[in-house]
Amino acid sequence: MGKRATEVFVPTIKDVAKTANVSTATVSLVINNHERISPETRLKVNKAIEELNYHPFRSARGLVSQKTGNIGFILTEDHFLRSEPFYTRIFLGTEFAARENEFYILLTTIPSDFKAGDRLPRFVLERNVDGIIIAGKVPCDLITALEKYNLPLVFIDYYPENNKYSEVLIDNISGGKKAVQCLIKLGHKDIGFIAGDIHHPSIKDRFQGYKMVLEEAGLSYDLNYYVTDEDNPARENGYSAAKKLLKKNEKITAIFACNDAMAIGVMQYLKENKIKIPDDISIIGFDNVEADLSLDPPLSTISVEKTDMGIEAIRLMNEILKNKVKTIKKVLVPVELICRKSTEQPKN
Amino acid sequence: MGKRATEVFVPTIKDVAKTANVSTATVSLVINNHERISPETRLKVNKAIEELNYHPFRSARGLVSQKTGNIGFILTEDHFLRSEPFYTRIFLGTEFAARENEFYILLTTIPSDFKAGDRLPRFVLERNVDGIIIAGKVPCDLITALEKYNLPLVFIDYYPENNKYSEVLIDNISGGKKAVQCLIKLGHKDIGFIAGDIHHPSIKDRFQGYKMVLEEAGLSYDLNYYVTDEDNPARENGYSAAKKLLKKNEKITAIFACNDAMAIGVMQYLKENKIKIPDDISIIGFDNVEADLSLDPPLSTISVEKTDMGIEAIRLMNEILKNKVKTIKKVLVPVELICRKSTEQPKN
DNA sequence: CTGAAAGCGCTAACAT
DNA sequence: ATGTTAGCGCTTTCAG
Repeated sequence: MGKRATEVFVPTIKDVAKTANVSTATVSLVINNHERISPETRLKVNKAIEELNYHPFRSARGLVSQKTGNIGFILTEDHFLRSEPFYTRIFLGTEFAARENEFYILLTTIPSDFKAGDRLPRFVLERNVDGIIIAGKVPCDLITALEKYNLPLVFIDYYPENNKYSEVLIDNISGGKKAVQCLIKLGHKDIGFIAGDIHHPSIKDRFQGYKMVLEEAGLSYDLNYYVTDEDNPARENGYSAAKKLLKKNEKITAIFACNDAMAIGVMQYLKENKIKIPDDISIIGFDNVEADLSLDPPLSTISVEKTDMGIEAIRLMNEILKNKVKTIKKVLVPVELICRKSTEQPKN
Repeated sequence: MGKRATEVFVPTIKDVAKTANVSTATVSLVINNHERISPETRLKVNKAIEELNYHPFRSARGLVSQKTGNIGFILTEDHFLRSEPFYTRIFLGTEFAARENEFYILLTTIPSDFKAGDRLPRFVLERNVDGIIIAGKVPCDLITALEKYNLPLVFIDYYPENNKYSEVLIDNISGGKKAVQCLIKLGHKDIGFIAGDIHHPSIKDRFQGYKMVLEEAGLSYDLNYYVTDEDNPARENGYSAAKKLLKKNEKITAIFACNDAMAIGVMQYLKENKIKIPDDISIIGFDNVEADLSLDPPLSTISVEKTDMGIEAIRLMNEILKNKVKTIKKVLVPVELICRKSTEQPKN
């Protein structure tokens, strides 16, 4: 029977059964929308549920059905602590979509250098999630370790080599192309590219888009046009990459930075060296993170709907969980060119 | 017995008991660190646990102990969607501290205009949390509705009238004082104040700090020195508040905005009207949100450690949950003056 | 179409 | 100090 834990009456399935004059089994069937329940009983039971304001206990359900109603969300510590709200936004997207699908998201971080043998997130050990969403680049040791638990995995903005999982990815190639096309349209002929962590699939693809468009346009993009040896796509790396690039190539009139953080670093370098943006050099980034709005000049960039990525991931996870079919899907989230003030025609 | 759900062997307490040659009760006692267990058995059991890589199922534990190991985190939709990562940061703080305390955070939003009778977050209905953290201003109907479930509540950056709950608050009065003291020290005598939502306790306190310092310094702060009738502490309101303030008072050489968002709005207004910052008018904000770094000039402000607030909230919640003592505590998180380029001596 | 009953994995009296 | 046992609230065969 429901109990008066302290003050509040919390009805259980038994109370509903009694009120509706049926067995608990019947109530359960109604709750779970089973066929083979007569409309009348269904009505009767639902009325009782309503009346008592009954809601099944998660843990009781979980225990017997081996479904927790939770989805894990894994992020590396690095990404978690990043000041730009990139992954945070994605997380909020999952949160948002999860509510519609009656899930809860359990967020956790792992060490950025997770190694085989390291302790896995508690929610996998305790079997407290039905599936896991992994956002951003993670060590493959993590993935290997997770595989043992055969929980469905969905990746966002990253994917492991093997082609075994559903993924939500930015349309990076298309983004790279749009960025460079925009610069070419403005009349630029010497367009540089700057990247950190060039082995990251997303960055590689942006570079790919860059090369494709230049090739098509018959413009050069040899070694003197790009700097891709920075470790991280962070501001300070953007700064030093800009320095390297401009040291080796004076002709450059526009720079495509692989993300906004690096673009901001580039801007800083240019300002310090009295190079005017966009008069002397145009610059375009990628990601459209919030800070861009307060930059001077406002940064042109390629925009991605971060929350949409999270929503798509939940959608995929939901399909996997509901259909029990492990159909592997890749979702490409579209990108959009945002022209602000950092890109202009070349002045000389 | 543990099962081979699909491939993986998932040990249960029975498996551990068998391996260690004890009863499940004993295993349970060991897990829960009960006294009255001989060192030998403890060792034996722990060895078996290690060996089998056993972890108790959350839901099984939850069902019997009526503890879920989850803490709910409630935010209004408005706050959830705000572009500045203010509440997000607080959330990350709770997330961070929760891990240390073996909790999971379930984040959810409620309509900003939640009314009595509206559907409560699912985690309270399903009894899926042991306590709730509420961040930012929420409708009191929500609080009233939650009270029926008598779950421990902890408030962050807001509190209801009655003095019934533990709270984590910014030291707003001290922040307001520091901001104004800094301006006075620079030589300002005509210092304006701008606020939105002046009935919010935090804003009120910042205003309070402003008045206290001016009073002490023997400077005036009559009606011509402040604008507090804006609804929201947002950029556009900062803009229009600045307009109002400068219309009615031409002497002002410095403005204290109740938060950074409004300060940014003020800056925008000043720029558009060719009023130089800080030469003509100094400006200082409150919050130290990320965007400040890219502002021109960089905004002086009062900084609050957002993550610390989240951490403190979990600490309070943990105390309540572990000690079962409902000792009401208020934690004041300290603030720090950050002088950047938007504050300077008055030039005339 | 509905009910009886077993049991999910764990905890907590109560025995021993 | 440890074991026995009865449930926690729910789902799910299996009978009827």
